[in-house]
Amino acid sequence: MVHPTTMKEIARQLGVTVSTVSRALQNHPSIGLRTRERVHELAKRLDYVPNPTAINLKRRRTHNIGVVLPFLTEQFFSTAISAIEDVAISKGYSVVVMQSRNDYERERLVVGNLVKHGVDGIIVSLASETQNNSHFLEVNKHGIPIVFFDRVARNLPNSCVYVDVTAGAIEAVEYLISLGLSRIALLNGPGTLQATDERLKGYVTVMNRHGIPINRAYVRSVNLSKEDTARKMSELLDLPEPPQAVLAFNDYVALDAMQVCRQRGLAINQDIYFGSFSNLPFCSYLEHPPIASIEQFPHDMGTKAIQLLIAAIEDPQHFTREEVVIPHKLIVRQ
Amino acid sequence: MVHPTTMKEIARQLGVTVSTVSRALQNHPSIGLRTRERVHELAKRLDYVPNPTAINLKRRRTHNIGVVLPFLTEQFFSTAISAIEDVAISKGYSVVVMQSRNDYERERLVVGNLVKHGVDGIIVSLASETQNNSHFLEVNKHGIPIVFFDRVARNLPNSCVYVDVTAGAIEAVEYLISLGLSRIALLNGPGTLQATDERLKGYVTVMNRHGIPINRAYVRSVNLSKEDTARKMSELLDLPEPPQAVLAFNDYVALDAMQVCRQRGLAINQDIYFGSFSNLPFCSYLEHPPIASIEQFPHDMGTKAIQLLIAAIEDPQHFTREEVVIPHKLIVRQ
DNA sequence: CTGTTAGCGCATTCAA
DNA sequence: TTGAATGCGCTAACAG
Repeated sequence: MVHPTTMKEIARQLGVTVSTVSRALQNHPSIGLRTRERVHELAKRLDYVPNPTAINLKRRRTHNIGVVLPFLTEQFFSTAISAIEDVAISKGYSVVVMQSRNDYERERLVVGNLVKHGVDGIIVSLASETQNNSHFLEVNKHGIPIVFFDRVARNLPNSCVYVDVTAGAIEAVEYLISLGLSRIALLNGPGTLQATDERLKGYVTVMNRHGIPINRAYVRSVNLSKEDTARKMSELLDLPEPPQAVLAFNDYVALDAMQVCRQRGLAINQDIYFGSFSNLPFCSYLEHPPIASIEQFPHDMGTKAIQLLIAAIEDPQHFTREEVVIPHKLIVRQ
Repeated sequence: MVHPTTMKEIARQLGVTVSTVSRALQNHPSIGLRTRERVHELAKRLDYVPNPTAINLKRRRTHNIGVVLPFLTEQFFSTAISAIEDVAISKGYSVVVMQSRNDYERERLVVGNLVKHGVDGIIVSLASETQNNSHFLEVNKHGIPIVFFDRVARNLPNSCVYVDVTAGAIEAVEYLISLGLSRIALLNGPGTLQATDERLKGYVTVMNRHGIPINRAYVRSVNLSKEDTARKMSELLDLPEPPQAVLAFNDYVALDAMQVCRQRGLAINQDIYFGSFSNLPFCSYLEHPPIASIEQFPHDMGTKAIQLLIAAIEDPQHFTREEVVIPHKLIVRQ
């Protein structure tokens, strides 16, 4: 089928106008029953499918929404997208995904692609290397709504959805301390992420609260790669007084760090304890998982993000910026 | 910006025609240097972005490709999508994702959405419950190319990309036997999937080859849910002569089954061994992973699938059906 | 109840 | 070198 059936073709074969066909197809009340039936019948026989592009052109809407996030392969993000896709479908939208790979330049590129591509709105979880928001300002200038989730840019005039990471960090560290541990390290994320600051803040809060002096050698940043995590964890273990526990930026960092510990003969949840963020499902398959993890409910975050976005798309006049804080939860294992 | 800048607006402000603007923007040689510069300058000043919908309407192409697969949250699939997205971007396409959740009706629905939405082509990994291909025939009728990957429908006239699962099963079972194990069970997938038959065929081949009689109680199907897997694994363990090893449909099935074993006090890779398919990255974090897993290279499958699809989109005349078999690899752990 | 007309934003053929 | 005219496929206001 080189040329798909169009309304014009149906109109020709039926000897009526295109507008008649158009109205018949939409079951417009002003069309004669007889005509309507003939049109529908022929349309079915010719496998007529309305050309979405033409409709979009008229409606000035594509019903496409773009999602930009670091990695599709991280279950945290794929869970969020899964939720987003679910809501999107139920509301008649499609989801276009693009990964930034935590690379600032690539994030710029794909965000640009999305506007060139004509999405009605964009959901973003920032690349860890992004330190400049000009590409989002650009999108705003075009009147395309954005909603940030998890890795948000709170200084932009767009809505965002996130969890209170500081509170989460506080709970996690409190829990580690309640186990009688005091030499607690922080394997934090890159300084470009707000979430990194927030974890640090929670960590410091609890340490101060308990009068535990902060050992600066215990606080390290990783770029979220396996290699960097392994290096930083090794450095921690090489300290004259290695930590008894580590609060990791997320489960991936925790897992990579735990692997280093095991290679050095340390028993997890015995010689050394881990706290982390995300509570990824596959941790439930581990015999020695991080003992505490902050569940961040990516499914809820994704759901809320797309609800906000669709609201912004469908009623741009009345929509105002929102900051939604999704409740987190400390999960204790074993 | 309620009304984005259009060529018409630029033309008006410059006192030229839309056609001039159009040509100037494309750097058409027949446009005076002076005019071209003025157009470009004003376009930039007004933040002109060409309306992709209008261009699509003219070009009769959307540069959107749809991907339908069971679950975005399974790393096997997210890895494939990740590869697909990568190639897509580099070729100027965008990826629209939809998950079938292994549900036949939902698969029908989203495939229909994709054609209504106007994608140029579709990549599919079948839902496990799909037993009828009429929705794909429908797509074919509209001249939209499809490429299947991993969970393929080889009886359809579309290209497909997969690994030789039978060969993989043969290698895995051979390996288990080489460990001195002979009571080997098969925790297979749903009967609707070709991949299920293929695993069975490999299993039977090796058992016959070694003269090991096939215990029909050892061969079970699961619907890929955690609960069903747990139930079937329990049944295996309840047999008067429980298996010494299990070949699982994939790593998820293996993990769920292994959990049941552990709960019963069995030591993995000691009291009972597991072979599986996928070799998911997070298995490397397990202290007792499946001892053998068939790596299926989802990244390669995705890459090949989209290459075939783009070829079919861009040269529909010369394109012919292809079946691509991606090499697999037996990964032995520990 | 149906046809006519116009237009969405852009590319392109044909004139000038 | 530029403009005028046409059409991609569809919707909708207006007219009859």
